[in-house]
Amino acid sequence: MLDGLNPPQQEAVVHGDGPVLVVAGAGSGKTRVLTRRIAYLINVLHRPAWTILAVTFTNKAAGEMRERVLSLAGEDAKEVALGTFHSVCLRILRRERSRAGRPNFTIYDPSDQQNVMKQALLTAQIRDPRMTPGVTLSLVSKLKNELIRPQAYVPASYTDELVGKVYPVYQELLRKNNAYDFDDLLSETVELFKAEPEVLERYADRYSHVLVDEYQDTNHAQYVLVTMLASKHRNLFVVGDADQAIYGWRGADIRNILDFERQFPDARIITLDQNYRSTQNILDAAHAVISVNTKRPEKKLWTDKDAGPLIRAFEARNEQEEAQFVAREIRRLVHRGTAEPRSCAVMYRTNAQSRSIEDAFIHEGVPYRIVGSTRFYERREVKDVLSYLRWLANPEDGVSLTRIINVPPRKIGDTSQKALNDWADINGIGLWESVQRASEVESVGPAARKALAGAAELFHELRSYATSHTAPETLEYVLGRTGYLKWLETEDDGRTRVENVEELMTVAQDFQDLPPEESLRSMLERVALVADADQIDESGGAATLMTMHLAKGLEFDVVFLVGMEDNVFPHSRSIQDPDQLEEERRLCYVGITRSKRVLYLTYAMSRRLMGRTERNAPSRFLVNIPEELFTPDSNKPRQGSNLDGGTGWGWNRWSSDEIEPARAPVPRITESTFATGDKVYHKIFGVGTVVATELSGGDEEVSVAFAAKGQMVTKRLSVLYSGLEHA
DNA sequence: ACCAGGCTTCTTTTT
DNA sequence: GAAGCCTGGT
Repeated sequence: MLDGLNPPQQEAVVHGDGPVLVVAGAGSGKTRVLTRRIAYLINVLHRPAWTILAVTFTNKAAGEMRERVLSLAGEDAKEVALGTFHSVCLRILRRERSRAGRPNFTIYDPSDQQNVMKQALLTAQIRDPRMTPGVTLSLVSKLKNELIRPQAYVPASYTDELVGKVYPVYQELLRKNNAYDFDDLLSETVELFKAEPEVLERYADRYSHVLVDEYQDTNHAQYVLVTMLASKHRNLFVVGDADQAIYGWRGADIRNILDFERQFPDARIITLDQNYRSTQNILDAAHAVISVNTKRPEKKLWTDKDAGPLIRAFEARNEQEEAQFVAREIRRLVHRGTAEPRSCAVMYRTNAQSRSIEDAFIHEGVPYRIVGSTRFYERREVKDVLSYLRWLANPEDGVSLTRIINVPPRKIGDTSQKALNDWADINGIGLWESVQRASEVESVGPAARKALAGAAELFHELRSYATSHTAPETLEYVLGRTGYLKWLETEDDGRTRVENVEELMTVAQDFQDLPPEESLRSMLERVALVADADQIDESGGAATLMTMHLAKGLEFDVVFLVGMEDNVFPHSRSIQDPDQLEEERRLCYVGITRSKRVLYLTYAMSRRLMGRTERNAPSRFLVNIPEELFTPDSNKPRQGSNLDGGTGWGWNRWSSDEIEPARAPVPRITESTFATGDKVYHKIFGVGTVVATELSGGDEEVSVAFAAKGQMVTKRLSVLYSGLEHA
């Protein structure tokens, strides 16, 4: 039962009743402890699986945990309530609202929230340029995470006062649309428990054990929620690492983990400090960075692994050279048999940095995949179609209705829409009702009235179809009956857009076996709660490109941390505030500890940022790592050299022709192997057409037109490196 | 009603 | 350097 676990891990797994905090450093086997503990609760302590609740932050983590628990504890474990905070709350809200006969509501994503907030700012007559919808939303979000309700909010500054004015308006708009935003899923669940203690009682009674992963990233609402759910049996088992708290900007409160002992005086604290992932050199580097932080309980990871290879720092002239270095280095490692592309990861601070990396990987023919940034569910056509479905599930959802009322174009212009909205407000009715009664609205012209009557009829028809059909059937019907698909084909990038819609159909098909009244709702729930991190997929032969935030919880043989420059990482917006700087430092710690063995830290002397070319000093984090951990050929800036903003950082720069020139014996190309008009195949871009080709320096540069990312894109590819083939 | 073109504003990080 | 917003023309 306890085989393969070290003593503190065993202690955590077999702990009896009462609160437990497992302080689990990076790579110390926390998922292992969590899954083994769940199996132990089921198999040894004979707790029924359905009385166990385990909460994670991503669906992917939940899925993996489910899989591992199933293999440890068998079929019974299916009954374990296991999910993200948001999905657990959604389940509770849906169930409780069904009891009250109002099962349907929409979950608004950030772009929907943006629309609602714009309207709220207008209604509240706030025209302060500081209060952009985005800024206001994040302030409101903070309040919700703190469980501060609009009426209980006490403004303490001018900005606060403005927030105090919009917050209730925003909230009222959500209510009118019968919608929740992400934060509401948490805060409304807590609110429900407060308002109806007997409901809480049911859940608290049911869950004999509550386990929480990544506890350092919980916010106040999550803390209260978890405490409530565990209030009856007091078996709260949380796992986390304060050094990996990187979501403070999203409302996570690191004090939840730091103060756990104080909040639960009888808590057992178990520390896992043996690292099973990384070499000693990596751990030393990570420790050198993190130990600068003041607000942390001192702890140090250890390993019985060897020192491992030294860390390589690389200074590039600009971001292109940096990216090229990374791509070539991976190619070199692969060529030498040291690593496979799939065991390599490139991590950056901001998504914008992926671009130059991507370009270089394409040029050098290194297979890659980017996680995040390209969000399927944020594409226009996907949002359009989802808006139809969301509106069908919830006719009060005016945001979705607004989105589709004139898509495809039905000659219902902005003026008419505004008139309908105003009329709805004046009469205290919803947008859908005012659409149906458009003929009563004086300010809507005759042509628009006719168009609206047509739309209303169409939408009625969709509605009656949807009530008796499943999600895929409804989707199909909507696409045909509205003419959306046909219209989409005529739009720019029609082909790829249609493909995206078809992709959505594949998602819908997962729900075809559910009864009609559940099918669509379930699909929309799934769609609402997918996150970038869920898309990470270790299979396949490609290197992974992602932000350091998304990398938390993952591990790779080879890790490149790129953009190691002050103002890039740490980010310029965090550099002044000590607390935010500490969070950046933790992020760096997370990045470093993703590596099992090989670590590269790269920085560029100059880099284009937001259109301008900037020169930044090497990152202070880089400077914190002791010299002796770097390879002799590293471009390592001298200790402390960049902290006072002085000139001359004293790095021992290589001249650019000393950059690793990929010495693998490569055949030279002396005559053209491709001709204009050839159909070619590229493993990333697929099939394309050659538009030009040119020989240069023993290589052939082929320009190929691909249909990529929704448009025809011409890429210059190296025949030598890109693996381009005749199709 | 719709389009094109020029303007601004961004960019952290995301369930 | 892109996407979104506004403006003014058709």
